[in-house]
Amino acid sequence: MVPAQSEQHGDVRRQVLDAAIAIIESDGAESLSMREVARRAGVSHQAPYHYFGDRSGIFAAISEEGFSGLAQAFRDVQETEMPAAKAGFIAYLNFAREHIGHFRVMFRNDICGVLTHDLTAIAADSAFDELRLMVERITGPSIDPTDAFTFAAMLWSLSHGLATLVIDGPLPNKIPPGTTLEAQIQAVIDLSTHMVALQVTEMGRTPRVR
Amino acid sequence: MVPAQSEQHGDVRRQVLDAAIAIIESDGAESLSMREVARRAGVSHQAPYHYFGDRSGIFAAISEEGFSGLAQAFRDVQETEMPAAKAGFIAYLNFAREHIGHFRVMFRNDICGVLTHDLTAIAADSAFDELRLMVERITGPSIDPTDAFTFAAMLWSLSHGLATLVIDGPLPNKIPPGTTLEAQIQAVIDLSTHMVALQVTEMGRTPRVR
DNA sequence: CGTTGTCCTTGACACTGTCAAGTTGTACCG
DNA sequence: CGGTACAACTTGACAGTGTCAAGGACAACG
Repeated sequence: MVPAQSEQHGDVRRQVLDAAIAIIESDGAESLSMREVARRAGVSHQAPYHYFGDRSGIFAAISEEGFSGLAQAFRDVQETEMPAAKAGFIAYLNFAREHIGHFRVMFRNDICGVLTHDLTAIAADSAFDELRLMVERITGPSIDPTDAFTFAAMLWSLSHGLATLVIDGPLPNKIPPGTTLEAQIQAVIDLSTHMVALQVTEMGRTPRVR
Repeated sequence: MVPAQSEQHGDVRRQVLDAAIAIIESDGAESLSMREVARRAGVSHQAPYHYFGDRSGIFAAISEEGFSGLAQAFRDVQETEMPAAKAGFIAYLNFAREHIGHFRVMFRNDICGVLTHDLTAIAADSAFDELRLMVERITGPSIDPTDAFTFAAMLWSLSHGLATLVIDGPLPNKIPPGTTLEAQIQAVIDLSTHMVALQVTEMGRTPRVR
């Protein structure tokens, strides 16, 4: 081991990664250039290749970090007073807004390849496992596994759609007069939480969905 | 007018656009190159610029076409036997899957700029108007406009999230054994439709949400 | 001392988006 | 009929890009 160097070592990798995330945050993944990243990190134009292999490698690393962070965010809201569904929606949206750079990349199979980068796939799996646990907290643990998956996919779609439309989509432009984006986001989350609650209540009455 | 030439005229623009859509469909928006588009359309590398100004212009044109198509898709399912919500979910998902090239671009403010390209913004508005009409069909026309917006945003998030996760996201990789992607998609749509129905029923009992 | 490995650098290449300027053909005006 | 204006391109050039190839510095290890 090289204790004195290892800080330096991690430093370059970190700086490259942070520079990349900053660029994606401000200009989108599209306009990320390896050379600009290197320039901002103060290294030669090939240094990033040493750590990430190629352009998709840097996206994969950001994606991996993103999924780990999302999994952690899910874990962090476990012990809230709120209904579990609501806490989940809020956690998802907050994560997306606070880590736009990560969020813009993590779900883009086309550029980062969950299929091709193993570490990214593992991180994605762990985030999904946390989501599954959240579903159990919402519906109770006795739910049929296939139904649980359906439920998780529904929650995921709802959260993900909202976050995507808010961050990069046209939703903010469509806010009607007399209300604000934040108020509307809250309203959508409340409505969604309420719908989930109605569904769970009904599932309690008639044990199996459909 | 130039009837004989006008076909030729539209031809180049169309071919350029179609080549671009094909590339986005197979390789993602990231790897669309103006020169490759030109090559496939059999014209010089500057011809696309004549029609679209710059790279973002071609994305904007695809986006515009996409939103028009989506609005039309909403209109087309108006007279179905299905519940309006279900018809909407299916229409959205089908549109996304059948027009992946368009779909990958339309919601990416970062690369096509709904904010900067007027025709795209108009097309996006018309699609959103159709969604609003759909909400009225689901909840009844007496709904408060702000609540209607909230409801529309919720439906949009759900549809959009599902479509995004299915097309470019990690959802297909997470399908549990013993079931298929298609079956799960159907299950998510059914669950969502059912939740919406529960919500509408409750809104009928107590006229105002919250 | 020589080898091996990590962590980088410099150099080169084909390719990219885009600006500038030129060419061709058709449309319309006098 | 001549001229001019304009659309629909083309050819050429330039800086910037991703990535391959080769090498250098420097610690670790035998």
